[in-house]
Amino acid sequence: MDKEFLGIKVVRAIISLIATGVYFPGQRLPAERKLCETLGVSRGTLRQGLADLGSLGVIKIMPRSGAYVRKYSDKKIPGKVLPPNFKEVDLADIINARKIIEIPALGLACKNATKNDINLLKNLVVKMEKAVANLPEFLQNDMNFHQAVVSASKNLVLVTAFESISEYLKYSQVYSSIHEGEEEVSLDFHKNIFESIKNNDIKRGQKVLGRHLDEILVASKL
Amino acid sequence: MDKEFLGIKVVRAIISLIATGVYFPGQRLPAERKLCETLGVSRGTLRQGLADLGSLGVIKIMPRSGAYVRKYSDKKIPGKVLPPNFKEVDLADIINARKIIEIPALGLACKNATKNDINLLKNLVVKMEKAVANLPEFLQNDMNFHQAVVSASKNLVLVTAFESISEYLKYSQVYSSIHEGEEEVSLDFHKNIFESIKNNDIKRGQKVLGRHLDEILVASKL
DNA sequence: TGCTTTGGTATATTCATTATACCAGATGAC
DNA sequence: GTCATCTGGTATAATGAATATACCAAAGCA
Repeated sequence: MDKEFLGIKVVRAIISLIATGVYFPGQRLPAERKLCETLGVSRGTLRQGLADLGSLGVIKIMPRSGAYVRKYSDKKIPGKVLPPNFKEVDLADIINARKIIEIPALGLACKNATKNDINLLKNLVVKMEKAVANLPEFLQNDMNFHQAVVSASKNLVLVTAFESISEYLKYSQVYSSIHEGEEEVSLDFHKNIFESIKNNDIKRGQKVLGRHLDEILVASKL
Repeated sequence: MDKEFLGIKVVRAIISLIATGVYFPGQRLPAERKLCETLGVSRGTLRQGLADLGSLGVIKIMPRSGAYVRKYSDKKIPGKVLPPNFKEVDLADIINARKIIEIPALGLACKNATKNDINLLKNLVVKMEKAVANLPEFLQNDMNFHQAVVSASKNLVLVTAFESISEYLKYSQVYSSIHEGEEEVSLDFHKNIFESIKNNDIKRGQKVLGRHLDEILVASKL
């Protein structure tokens, strides 16, 4: 029975925050005393996590100044800091799995989405539109949109499955680089998907979603 | 940041072992000194987990005799002992999600299965055949078979997704009751699915698998 | 009868985590 | 410039989960 240290959870939480664009490369993380309050751990534990992140090359700690998110390091993240059940995978596998899950989920979403779901999706599209010049924010909303589509399917098991693999997206740092400069195109896709759900046009939605995911795969090969 | 006690992990591990049929109702669990060695925790921690299981009504602890698996309790398992991200779901949602994931996975498995995978599947079918009169063992092999099919797809992301939802199966105690007396039929399904993968007959395999999962759903409604 | 195994219990130890406090350098308002 | 305040760096005592160990009493068995 493996006992997990809290420090590792801190490492994961911060990596996740960086990967989703909440904290971006070059930015300074909040002060330790703030961070440990936010994450709900003591300063000692937090500092242990930060030290690990430092030796992983994810952040650079500057004495009496702060911890700064590094521009990409291609150091591999060792297994123990990855979430349990996390393995090394191909981006193609990720996209493929997303297609397998998201396309049927979209079908269910067309049938089961409530007004609330539609509103949420609409808001997310608007947010993406506003954040079109702000990559980290754009990506986060992109992520949230796909999550919201799966949620709208009302199948909680599917939601669980999708959540478990969306971790892969967060951790695969490729993710943020493949969209650089493609925000407008991506925005259009999401608008289309939203309209399909709203108008209950399953076939169109699934077609667009499939193409959207294929685009990501193609873009990653450039 | 929620700190999880080891005791809870013990509770989950044992519930999981019971739900998968390794330990069945009425049976005595191994002696504490054996169990804590098996699970890799100290006896104190194990006893704490066992005490929790006792108050949950899952086992009954008899002084100087042992801990016995209870025949069904319909007490709800409280949220904190369920794995993180676990919610209450319909069996229909579980089956639906399985179809969404397993059927495409079977398609990939037909293409990508190695000789090893085929052998593993064959062995599992043989084991099921031998265990046709032993429900717990039969169910465990059933579970392993489906897991092996998804693994044979060679898409680790899909494997992760499937693992995350197979927890639902273990915990939904319905699972073991719906197969009672249906072992022969179920065995036939699995033989068919195995043959399809072996002969690279995607269409037949997917058809059979779909029907197999539908049967489970129908049976659960009786 | 006597040995072994069982769960029940107590205790000292280890160690992750918390809660404090204080330091020294950097920063910013005045 | 000065001073209050912020920063990360560090030390230390207290807390509590988990371990390791030992012993007890009842049950089972040869």
